[in-house]
Amino acid sequence: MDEYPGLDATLTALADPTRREILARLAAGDARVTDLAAPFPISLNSVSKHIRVLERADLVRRRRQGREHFLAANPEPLEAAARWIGEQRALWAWRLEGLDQILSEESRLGRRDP
Amino acid sequence: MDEYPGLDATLTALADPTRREILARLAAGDARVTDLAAPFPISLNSVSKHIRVLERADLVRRRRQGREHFLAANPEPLEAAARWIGEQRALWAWRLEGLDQILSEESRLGRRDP
DNA sequence: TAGATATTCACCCAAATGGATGAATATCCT
DNA sequence: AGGATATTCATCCATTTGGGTGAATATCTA
Repeated sequence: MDEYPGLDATLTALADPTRREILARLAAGDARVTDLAAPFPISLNSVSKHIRVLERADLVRRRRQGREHFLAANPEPLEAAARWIGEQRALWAWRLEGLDQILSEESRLGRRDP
Repeated sequence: MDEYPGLDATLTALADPTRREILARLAAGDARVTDLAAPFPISLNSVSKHIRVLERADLVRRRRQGREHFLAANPEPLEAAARWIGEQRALWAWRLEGLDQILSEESRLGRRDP
């Protein structure tokens, strides 16, 4: 559980369509707060808040240049999240394929040659 | 964006440590509400609510058997989430490798042979 | 039938969330 | 200096969330 620090913040940040769109937009290149806010029907302030949530999760990094703040996507938390999900999927797949049942069946039967 | 229906519910459900533990527990096999609740310091009712959130995201499925409700993990939403994350990572990696900058640099310079 | 067990339903509550607005701050430009 | 621009800060508000409790419902069992 503590194997994945920050996973909470990461998934919370990703669990909002506006924030996911912001991240997608940043794939096209760094952008200022105003640029990021432009496509959305909500206020600039609200977008500013969303960005702060993304920053808290370290999904975006901020670089100030005069009065402009440039945001850049940081892939690391995304990779951690992908790892956690992959781990779960592997465990579930294992079960679904019935391999563990077969193995425990074998040990239950007490096979002599290991 | 609508390419990933349910992603909101999926990520929201995953963005809670209790719910992630419940999912992890289900990798070991189907379990009843009471079984799932046992390890947690919170009330059975609260766990029941968490399970409902997981159900809403279709991350778990319920099979009633008399008074007992057996929960099972469903990997599909997790796979969709993994796909979205993978897509983002690919886009960002593309940028970080600088390939798009090189390409846009080329077009900015107006190369004659396309 | 009566009691125990498994689960949800109906509320209550404090804290967080996503939105808004208006004012403050900092920087740029003339 | 003074105005425009970029961004955040401070509030406010309605809704959601994660927790709790007590009562209802359904099922099993003695």
